Amino acid sequence: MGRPCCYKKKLRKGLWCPEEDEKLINHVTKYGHGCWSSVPKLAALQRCGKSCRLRWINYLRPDLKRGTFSQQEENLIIQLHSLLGNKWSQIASRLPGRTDNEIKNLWNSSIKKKLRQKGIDPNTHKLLSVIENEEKVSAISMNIEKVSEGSSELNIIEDSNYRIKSKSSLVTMTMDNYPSNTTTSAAPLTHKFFLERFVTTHETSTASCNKPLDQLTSYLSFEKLNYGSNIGLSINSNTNNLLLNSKNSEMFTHQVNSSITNDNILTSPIAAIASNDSMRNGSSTSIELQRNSSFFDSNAFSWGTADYDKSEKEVNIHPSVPDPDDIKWSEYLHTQLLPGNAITNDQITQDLYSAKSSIQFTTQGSLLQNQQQQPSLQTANIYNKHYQRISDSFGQFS
DNA sequence: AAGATAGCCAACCGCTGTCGC
DNA sequence: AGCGACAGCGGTTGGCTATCT
Repeated sequence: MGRPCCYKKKLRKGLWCPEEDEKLINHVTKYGHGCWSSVPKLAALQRCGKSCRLRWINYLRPDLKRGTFSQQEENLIIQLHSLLGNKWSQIASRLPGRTDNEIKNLWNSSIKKKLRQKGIDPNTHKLLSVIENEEKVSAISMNIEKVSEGSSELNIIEDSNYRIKSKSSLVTMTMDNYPSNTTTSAAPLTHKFFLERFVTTHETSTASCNKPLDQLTSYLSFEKLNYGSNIGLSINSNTNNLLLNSKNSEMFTHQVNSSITNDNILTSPIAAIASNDSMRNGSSTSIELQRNSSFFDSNAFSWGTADYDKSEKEVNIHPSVPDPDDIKWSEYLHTQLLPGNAITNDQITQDLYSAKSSIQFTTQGSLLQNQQQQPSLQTANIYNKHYQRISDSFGQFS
């Protein structure tokens, strides 16, 4: 570890005085900084090179934009943080004239607080209520697992083709495409297991899924966050069934046939949600996934891994959204998010986190808006949401 | 008016990655 | 391959200021 460099030569620490600033500015503007470790000597400063570098980058650089952050900048920071996490330097690189330190300070001192006030967890960008739901679902899933372990109805047989069946035929899971590196010997017929299968199927990325349950809950919170709908997970305490709820009186409401029976194969809850765009009528949706339904028999469930094919893309919940694999993330950011490019800061002001938005989404991913909207903005908004969903699901982009 | 508290922000610290020798 | 120097990054700290009691 060693002592900090400033101790080596009785170097100054703390705030910079104007004379020091002037020396540093004069030196760097004349000669450039070159090797920072040599700057203090050349500029006659009693500071370490690291300190000089920091002072220059964060305060003295001529291209810095001083002053308070605009609302547009704050919104952009929130968007970028939801995609990149605490990658302050990467966020700063997309806000010309702003430093990572400045953005970090703003985030910790102001934005975090604002998000919490709006009921949004600043770390995950999920609604706090959704997080509570997740915890409930997780707790109940664990209980169900315990129950399942002791149930004769759910006596599991596993064959060499990863085909798992229950002896009672009440639950049948076809797992032919189950990833070979996935442990199946203890695959529980639980809600969690269902969620894993469900989410893996509906991710269009071929990336491996380490936290499928998180992905579903992330997706749901994403839906809730971005579309303003109240999609959430809950548990029917009478039946121990998992409920996917979508309830929104304002703009994004789905109604599906919720009468799931043993004879009624539901291909996918979200596909079902997405398939019915004619029902934006303010009613609520509740999809109940019954443990004894033949839900898992559907061919719509195949694993979104290496054998992922085009047919699965067709059940993409955002059919009109380009496949993220077709778009480079960095290109997207630069063409759509950078100020002065296709999407201006003003456009970005469409505040994801505001209580109301003028944009309405149909369940097929197209936009309905009260006012006319330019195609580029429509596309960008869809992209934003799509990428945010992916980012939420996979943690970060590589 | 004075002390306590909270918020903000510049700067520091420690770690990691890269590069050259 | 190993080492040291350096740059860069993110987390944390400390001091200043504003507000509250």
